[in-house]
Amino acid sequence: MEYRFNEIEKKWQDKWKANKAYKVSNDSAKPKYYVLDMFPYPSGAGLHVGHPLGYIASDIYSRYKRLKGFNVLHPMGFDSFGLPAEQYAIETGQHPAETTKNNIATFKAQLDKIGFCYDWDREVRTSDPQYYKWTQWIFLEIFNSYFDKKEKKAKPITELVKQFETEGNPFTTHYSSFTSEEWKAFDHKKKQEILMEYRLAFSKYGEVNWCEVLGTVLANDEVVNGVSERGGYPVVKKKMRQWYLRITDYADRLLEGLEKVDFSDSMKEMQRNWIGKSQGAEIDFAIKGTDQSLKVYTTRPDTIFGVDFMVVAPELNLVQEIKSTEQAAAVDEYIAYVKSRSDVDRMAEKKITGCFTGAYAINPFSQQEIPIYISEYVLAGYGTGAIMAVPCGDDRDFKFAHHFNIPITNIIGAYFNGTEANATKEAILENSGFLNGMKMMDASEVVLQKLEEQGIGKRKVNYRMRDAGFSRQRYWGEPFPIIWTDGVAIPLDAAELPLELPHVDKYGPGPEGEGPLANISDWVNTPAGRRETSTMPGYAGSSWYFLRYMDPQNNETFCDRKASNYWNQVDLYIGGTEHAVGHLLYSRLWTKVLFDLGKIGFDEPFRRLVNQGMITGVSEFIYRYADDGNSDSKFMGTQIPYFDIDISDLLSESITPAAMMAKGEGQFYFSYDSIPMGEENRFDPRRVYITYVDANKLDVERLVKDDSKYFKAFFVTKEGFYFRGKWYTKEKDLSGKQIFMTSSAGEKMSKSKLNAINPDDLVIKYGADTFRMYEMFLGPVEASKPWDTKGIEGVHRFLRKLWRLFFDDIKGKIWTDEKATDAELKILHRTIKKIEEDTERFSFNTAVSAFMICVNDLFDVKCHKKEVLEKILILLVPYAPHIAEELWHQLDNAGTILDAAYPTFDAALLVESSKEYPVSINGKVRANINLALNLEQAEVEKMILQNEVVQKWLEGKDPKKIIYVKNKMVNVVV
RNA sequence: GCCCAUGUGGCGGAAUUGGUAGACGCAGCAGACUCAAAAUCUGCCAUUCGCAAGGGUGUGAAGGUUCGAUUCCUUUCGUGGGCACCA
Repeated sequence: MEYRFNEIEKKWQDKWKANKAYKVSNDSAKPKYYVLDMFPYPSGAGLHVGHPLGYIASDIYSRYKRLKGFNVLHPMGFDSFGLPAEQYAIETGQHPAETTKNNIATFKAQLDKIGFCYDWDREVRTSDPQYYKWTQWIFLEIFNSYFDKKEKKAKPITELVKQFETEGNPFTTHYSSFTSEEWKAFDHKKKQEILMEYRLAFSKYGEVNWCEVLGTVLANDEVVNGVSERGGYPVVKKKMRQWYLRITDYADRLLEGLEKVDFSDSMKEMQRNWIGKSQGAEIDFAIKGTDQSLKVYTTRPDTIFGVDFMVVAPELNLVQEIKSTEQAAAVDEYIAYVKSRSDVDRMAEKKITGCFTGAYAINPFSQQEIPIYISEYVLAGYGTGAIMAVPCGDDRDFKFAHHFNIPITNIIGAYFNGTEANATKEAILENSGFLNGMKMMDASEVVLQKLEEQGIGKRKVNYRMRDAGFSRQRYWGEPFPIIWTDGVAIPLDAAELPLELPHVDKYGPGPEGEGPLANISDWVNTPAGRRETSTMPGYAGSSWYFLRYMDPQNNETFCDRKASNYWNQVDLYIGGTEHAVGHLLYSRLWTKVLFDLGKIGFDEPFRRLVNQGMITGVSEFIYRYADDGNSDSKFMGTQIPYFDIDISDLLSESITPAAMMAKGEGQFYFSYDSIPMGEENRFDPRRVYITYVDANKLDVERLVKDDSKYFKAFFVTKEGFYFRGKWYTKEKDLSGKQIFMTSSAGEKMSKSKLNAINPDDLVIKYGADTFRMYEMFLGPVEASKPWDTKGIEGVHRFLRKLWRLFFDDIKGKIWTDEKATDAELKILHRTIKKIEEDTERFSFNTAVSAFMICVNDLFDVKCHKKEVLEKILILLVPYAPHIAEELWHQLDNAGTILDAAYPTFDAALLVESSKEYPVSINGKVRANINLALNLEQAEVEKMILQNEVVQKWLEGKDPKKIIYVKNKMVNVVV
């Protein structure tokens, strides 16, 4: 009986589906365990082998936990709102709802073939109105909340209104203070304007990242190096009314929360960097000749005597007030220059620019006059938008001082060499008035106290993180449940949700940068006012999806409190690092808000996060001869470029290279090994679909047959060339077939790079079980590694070998009911121990290897006993569920193996009485000696010294010392 | 520039707490079975000296701690990722 994996896998997948084997109940006596994958965006490209890596890991762990007696929630869904579907709609006219539906169907079919244990009844799709109803609902909850700075938590905005009515404004942080009487006297619009300053989801005019090509604004983390993350289009700053989430209020809680979760250090570090907390001081410098002052932010108050100039962001209004008449023209000119520069320009060339304002600040301690400059290197949006420049300690300040010939005060003595700034905190201060002789680290505190005493400065914590932009001028996203009336945002009533996306025929932008929804006038204009035409960004739906899985069909609430109390936090979350500062931060924020408002009982969504590494692909390149056809035309005759063949008598005149190139038709592709040295830059590397390449050998015939764009191409090898179905050699022989070489390079796997490997093909060829195990066998889940399809044979051989423990091709059934020997039990229990340990610590690659060792060992002892084999099968369920279930039934077992009792490891079976000790002389292993494990030092020494090899190395001398580590080794020091 | 990872055979990787470096697999080589192929099985497989026995070297590099270092420390180089005029 053969291992017919295709039949077996189909059979069990159907049975499991029919029996609802993966149905998960919210009501169970078992302990719960929640395993979550980052749900995919269903792109049109389908899955490649890189995607399922994390899904397989989580599936293994889920199935393992289930065997161990847990009620395991392991759901899957789709993050189905987003830009690509809309871009595709613009290009093809297909409605995003349609393409999304089709793409999801493809994804589900691909996933199901790999045999995941998802409860599809819990599937969520963020673009489903029954889902985004609750996204909108949560948005309204956030909109109707404010952050109480004293209690550091979100509260309903109604409580703030109550406070305003009774006490007036208790804070001055967001808005100027007022009394309760004043509040009551404000009209509705004024009140709403004030409340908008406090809402956790709020709207304001702000500078946003505007991407003209995409026709939308982008969040900070969606902009990379001044261009859009998706598509790489230029991004400029633009003032627009936008929605934001007040994530900055949660900066501290988001930082503190990191202490409570099990994320990798690098992941935590990325989030900390993004939040960018810094401790420092705000200091007021009087401005000479005015009653104004200049407020700067610094993290180094200890350097205050080293301040040689001030720099203010050009955008600040203060600049206009303080500029001197002589400098006014220069200042305005500079500001105009700064405005003309985009972010991309700024990043591309970081040159030192700036302009003196003509104004001076006064150092409060030394009374020295300090010139005030403006420069684009100071950002308006961070701190106070102004800095005190200390050129001896800050690199940028030093370069600026150097460029403008500003004299530098050295306060750090020998630490400053005059040619480079030194940001040390160790130096003993000089030229620093009352700080002289003090260590910099200690001086900060002294300065801070003095500043506070004199009322000219205070301690201040700053964050690099900005409030998160929450609106997009797009169609394919959640509509905001907001109607604008007389400039006031009126939320829809919860009963009116979901506010469904209206159908549109065109996806072009609306007037004045608005989204496509602005074009549908009968949707936009309602009796109550004008609807908000932006939609929510991609991260809205994904910020809370893990809650919906707990209670996916509930029409009464986003997630029943009983369900969220039962399932609680996600115990294990698996996904890529690319969401470090986007999705993960936003879902942590939403969870905290929902917790503060009492909607759920925990304030961190993910207890443990594992980042799967990226599987890189291997791209194959062929080289196109890139002649511009102009001056250097020595190759334009009847010869192939760089090649000594006159082909005029091989091919007819009408298809000579010259004729073809003149018509812009013929292309020359060169085999990698035939590219002339030193001429590489005349060749244009082109990716070629990897299925045409085997070990750098290109199957030219198939490529040309399949892809018409190569039909008129010449493929030049060292010996000759291929053209229109025939090989030609230098000797004008038409028979010889030649080798066309590609070159290869590893890079990210993707369909567009033509290096994607489709899991479907592998599942058909080797089966899902082989595929799952091989993905794990590649290496540690968290490491990035290259894909190499060849290795899959090894894993497949292992499964076939396992099968042959049960069945022989000729004899058929060979498993028996005989009692297992001690040696066999030893193999079994060693494996139980190893698999359990490895699975627990996510070391799936070594677990696969342990299975191989086990099967090899069982083969060596010819063990075909059910007693041993059925236990192995249970261990194998998480990794290769189909073959495990099939063989389980072949062993005449009843019921499904998915819920079998996990074997327990019996340590007694592995106890040894003696061990082969490696004996080393001076740390180098020279011999192996079998010793009883219960020996003491003295006995061991005696036995070691009798050993021939040891005696030889001792050369008659006495050993200095003998180190004996029980159960490890013996080391003789000579 | 700053921060975080990481570096082991031809390749993917193993060595969990400082204790026999290279498990397991791929590729390769030699052989068995076969008319042949596939499948399967056996052996070899870091490097170097040696017929062999046996020895030298070896975990990016250089030092250090230790009886003993892939593992800990210092310096340095390479690769990958994150942040980046954030004062």
